[in-house]
Amino acid sequence: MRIGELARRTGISERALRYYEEQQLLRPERRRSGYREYAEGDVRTVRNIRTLLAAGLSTYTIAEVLPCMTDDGDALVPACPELTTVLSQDRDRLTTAIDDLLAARAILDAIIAAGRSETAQPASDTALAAAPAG
Amino acid sequence: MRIGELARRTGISERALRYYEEQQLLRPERRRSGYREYAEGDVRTVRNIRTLLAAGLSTYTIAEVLPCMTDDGDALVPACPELTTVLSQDRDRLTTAIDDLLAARAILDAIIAAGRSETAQPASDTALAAAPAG
DNA sequence: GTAGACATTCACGTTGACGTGAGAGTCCAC
DNA sequence: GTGGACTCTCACGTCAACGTGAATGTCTAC
Repeated sequence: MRIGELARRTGISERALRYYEEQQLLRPERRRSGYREYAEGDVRTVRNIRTLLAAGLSTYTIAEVLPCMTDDGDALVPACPELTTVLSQDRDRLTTAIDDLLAARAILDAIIAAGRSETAQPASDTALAAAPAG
Repeated sequence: MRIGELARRTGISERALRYYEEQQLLRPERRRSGYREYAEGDVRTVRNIRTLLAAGLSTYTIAEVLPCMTDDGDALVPACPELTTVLSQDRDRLTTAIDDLLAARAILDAIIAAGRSETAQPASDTALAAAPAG
């Protein structure tokens, strides 16, 4: 199929599909006219790409892990054992990012709480004292 | 003091300090030579800026709320009542971002778990079925 | 044979908080 | 008076996943 149909069937813009090819995530055939010719399986591949993007992986990492993924119809499963290492590293990155945001929210909460207690009574020591190093 | 000293005392790059001025977070005096002249209080102001940046606020928001913040020596306290609204909105943004990352990590966990169960026994239905809409 | 949908390749724009020179002027101790 | 540290203002680069034209070529139905 051509790019327009793949875009419609996946809900992904043509621009994004070309970008995925540029990032080596898709490798469609080419007609003599230069038009891209996608296989049926690319519909599922695009969905898997979206799943991995939603999982916070970069296109670079996805290009690395996609060839080692098995898609058994309704689930995405890593086929190569060393893949788990890469995925775990990304999981750690996510955890760090989550912790950073939680810390940020705690800072905001402290400031907001200090503001509320300020309107009730003069001064308090419940507010924020020190910011993180980062 | 000049920018170099403020940079050393705060641990913030000169470039960042100039950027803060550009974003209206700092308003140092100017010598005839054009050199910036910072006040003692700017050391604390810079720390407060870093605190708010660490709390996930944009420089635009910080410029908005900074004049309404009281720094009672070891805590940052909102002085204007309407400030709490702005801060709460940013808190909500943070919560959304956190939820997104948690969902992303859950996806990764499902994929990793599927890979582990794959090495143990043939097929399973514990893996990931559908990706989020986003 | 032609209108118009569909496709192609550039290539810059977006977002935010700075990094990183380039080229030039200023300050101060010796 | 001079050399080296310090500072100034541009102004482009960074990172990521695309959005958005612009100018042009291809396919297909009538």
